Amino acid sequence: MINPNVSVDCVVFGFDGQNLNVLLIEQKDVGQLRRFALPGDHLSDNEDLDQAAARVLKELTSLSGLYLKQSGAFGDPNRVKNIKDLPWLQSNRSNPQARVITIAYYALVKMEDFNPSASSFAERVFWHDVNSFPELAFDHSDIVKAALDVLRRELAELRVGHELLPEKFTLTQMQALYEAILNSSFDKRNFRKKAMNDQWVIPLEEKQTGVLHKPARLYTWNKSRAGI
Amino acid sequence: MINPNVSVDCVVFGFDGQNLNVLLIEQKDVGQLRRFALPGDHLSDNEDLDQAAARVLKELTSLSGLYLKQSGAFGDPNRVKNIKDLPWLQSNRSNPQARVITIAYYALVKMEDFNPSASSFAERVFWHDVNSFPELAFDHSDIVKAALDVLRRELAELRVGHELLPEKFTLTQMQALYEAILNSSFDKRNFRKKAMNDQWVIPLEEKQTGVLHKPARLYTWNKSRAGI
DNA sequence: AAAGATAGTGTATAAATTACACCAACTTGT
DNA sequence: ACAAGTTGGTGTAATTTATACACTATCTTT
Repeated sequence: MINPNVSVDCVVFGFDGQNLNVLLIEQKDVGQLRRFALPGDHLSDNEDLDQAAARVLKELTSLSGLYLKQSGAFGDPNRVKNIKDLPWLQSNRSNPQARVITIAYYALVKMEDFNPSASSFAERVFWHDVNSFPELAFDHSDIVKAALDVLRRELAELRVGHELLPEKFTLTQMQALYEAILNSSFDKRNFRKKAMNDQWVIPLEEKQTGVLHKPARLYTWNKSRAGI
Repeated sequence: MINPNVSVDCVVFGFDGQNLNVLLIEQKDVGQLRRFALPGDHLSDNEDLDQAAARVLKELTSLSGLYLKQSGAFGDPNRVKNIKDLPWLQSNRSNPQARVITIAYYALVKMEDFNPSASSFAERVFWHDVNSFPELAFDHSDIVKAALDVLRRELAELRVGHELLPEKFTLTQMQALYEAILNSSFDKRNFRKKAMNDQWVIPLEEKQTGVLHKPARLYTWNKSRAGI
């Protein structure tokens, strides 16, 4: 069963080495209006908020395996009352008048690693530069701006990113991840020194296979460290 | 009308110049069980989340005029299913089985400026040391811990705390504030060195008056620092 | 003028961060 | 088997930042 009052929306940030983008959907045509929006939908019973965010994102964009983090709750009584959103609500909601409180989630990914494809009520899924995104349905523009704020603050504290690597990874992969997220570059020796010194990771007795060069040692996150 | 699925809960931190406390209510007796809880209640229609938090806090504790900030949403499907909370739910909710997603808020106040008094379903309101609070109803202990985390992170970035000191203050007062919130203690010389080096504060050509000892120099927050 | 109370200051040591360049180990192609 | 290509992996010196620690100064009250 679907909860009529609570939804989740996902702000997926993608970094392509140059610009920060946000993943948007174009809603399926209802009448003349096609609106852009964040991937989001109502909460189901017996489903945690985090689970709902992951499910909804997958249903609409086929993306999965992202590290989704809560970035805020939005509950303006009029947030789904814009006349421009009415046709879509009428076609897609059993009670188009229902008040909806949404819990926003965000994630950060390397764009090259993910290949979104539209389904459900999404006609199309696309990346758009986060500094100039178009008018969005509901209050989704506010949600993106708020998520961007949160993201920037969390990045400065290195609190995100762990879920973007496989269970076993090389320090080069890890460094690439940190460089992509923080949009800067680090000295290889110093980065490794710090990762080991601060015990962010645990070295394994295992090496990469199937690469065309010297195989790197594999590491795993040290789960006993705070924030992981 | 009351929304059966969404509530707000308020974590009010109080500073008395010495210790950090959290404001709790004791629920009105229903059968044998009296539980402690955060002030919180369901959202009403036509009411924003922020408004709801302010209203609910006022209804239960009579406090108003606080700066309440969102600290997270909690939506575990079983968060109101603890058997210990059933009697209270049965007496106070039209549908005690309903799933409830709660939006948590927190605020920081000077205890001397506010005088809570219980009403509605709160039997009693009281401050409790935040480092040793008792078992709370629902998942309220988690909510307090999460709010404390947020608070501490915000303090480290100088985004909160200014409201707890007068316009002009001594470095000793400032240090007491940091020690209370972070639950630790700092070396006086090192603390001052850092506050000045990092330009958190600006020294004034003014001194304390009316103290029984050497008057301290007064300082003020450096408003040009981020977050202030 | 003495006692009581808090303000205010400096220095030495340890820890963390930064800058920087070369050899090692694997694969593939000849 | 060996050369070429590719990424992995390592140490040290200089600088900056954090920590530990104890005494004198200035005010009030009696």
